[in-house]
Amino acid sequence: MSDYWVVVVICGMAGTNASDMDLVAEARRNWIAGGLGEVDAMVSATSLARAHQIVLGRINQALTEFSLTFSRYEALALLSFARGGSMAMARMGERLQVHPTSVTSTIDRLERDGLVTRSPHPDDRRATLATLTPHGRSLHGEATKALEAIRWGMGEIGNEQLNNLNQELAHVRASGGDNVSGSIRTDAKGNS
Amino acid sequence: MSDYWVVVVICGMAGTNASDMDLVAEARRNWIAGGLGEVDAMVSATSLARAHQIVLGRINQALTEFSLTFSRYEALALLSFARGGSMAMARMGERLQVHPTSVTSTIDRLERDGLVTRSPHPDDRRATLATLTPHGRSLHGEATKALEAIRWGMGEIGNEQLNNLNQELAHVRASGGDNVSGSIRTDAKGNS
DNA sequence: ACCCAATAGTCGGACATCCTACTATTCGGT
DNA sequence: ACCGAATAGTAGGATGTCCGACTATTGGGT
Repeated sequence: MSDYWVVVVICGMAGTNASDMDLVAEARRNWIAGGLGEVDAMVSATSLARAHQIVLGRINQALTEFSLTFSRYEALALLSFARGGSMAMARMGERLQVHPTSVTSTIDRLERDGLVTRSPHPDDRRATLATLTPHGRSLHGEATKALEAIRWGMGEIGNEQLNNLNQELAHVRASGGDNVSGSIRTDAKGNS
Repeated sequence: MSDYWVVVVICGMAGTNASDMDLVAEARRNWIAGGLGEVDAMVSATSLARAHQIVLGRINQALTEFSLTFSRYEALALLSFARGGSMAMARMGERLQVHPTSVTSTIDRLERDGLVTRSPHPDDRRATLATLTPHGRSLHGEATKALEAIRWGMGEIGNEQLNNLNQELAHVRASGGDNVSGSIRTDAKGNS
């Protein structure tokens, strides 16, 4: 496994601009040079963070046109799939996997922009229902088209390869306790 | 459109707690039901965000013991590999791929905690050098051990599988303009 | 030599996220 | 029927990230 990387070391980084080098491979190099362990895991975490940064950056870029962020878009999307376009805030937090205070903050901004309204829950006076406004629903539709147009920030990666990526990420999610029963490929070919 | 929901309910989501279902697969289901496109890309972006959240969450958890965050840890690691343990802030921003103001913010906190010191650059009076203190260097060493102990948040995933993941993530990074020449496997077996 | 563009760092503002603490409400067990 | 535990939402505070604007310095072209 490890000899795949030797070539790069020989190539030398001296005088190379940061924007011109493989920063993740550079991290791997430094790690090995420092005699540190768990290099593959370190590279995975680094790569994951960088890939996330790239994809989220492109998504948020595409959403600025609608004065939205990915967080707020996700909330709109969730509501758009809910019956009546409304859902209790606590349930939104569960689905979006964020802290209750993050839901408060997100709904605050969506409400400020007229995309969502708060109303008391009819059956539980502790709870608050967030409901999509007509404007919120139409904006979600337009934003969705924009995200499809940029393929959700996944660049020119083909669907076949995206499925491979999803499989690998499902293992990570599974290791974190997520239920991935609906995401793991069960055919014999499973590439990992 | 709306009658598609009947199917979903029948599929067995009714009464199911959010923490018990595959949220990414659920998103895929909703997307297909809504007749939307680029489903694979959407699932990839969603999975990537979730995996990132899980891994970063574990990493930051392991670092709380040292009063560090992953951002600050990354800055310490970068400095620990630099000659003399010091580097101009602008170069740190390039390597860490963050905005210059984020470097200012990170160094502010590291300096406040006595892990780093600021000093004027000897050759360029515009620039500021961030230099690791002895305490900063030793704390970085301890934090690194802690991160290795939790395998950088990658759970029990084997190295073979981590390499597969890295390959897939390298494609994403490449699509974002990153140089991944040091990360792409060049042997015939290339799994994607 | 001088002026203007590029570069380095910081400040203020906007967001997203988490945590702790607090109030209001609901629900289960005695 | 009542009391304590659990739940829903919010307020305040810390951190990280970005952007635009601003100051200081450097460097290239005329």
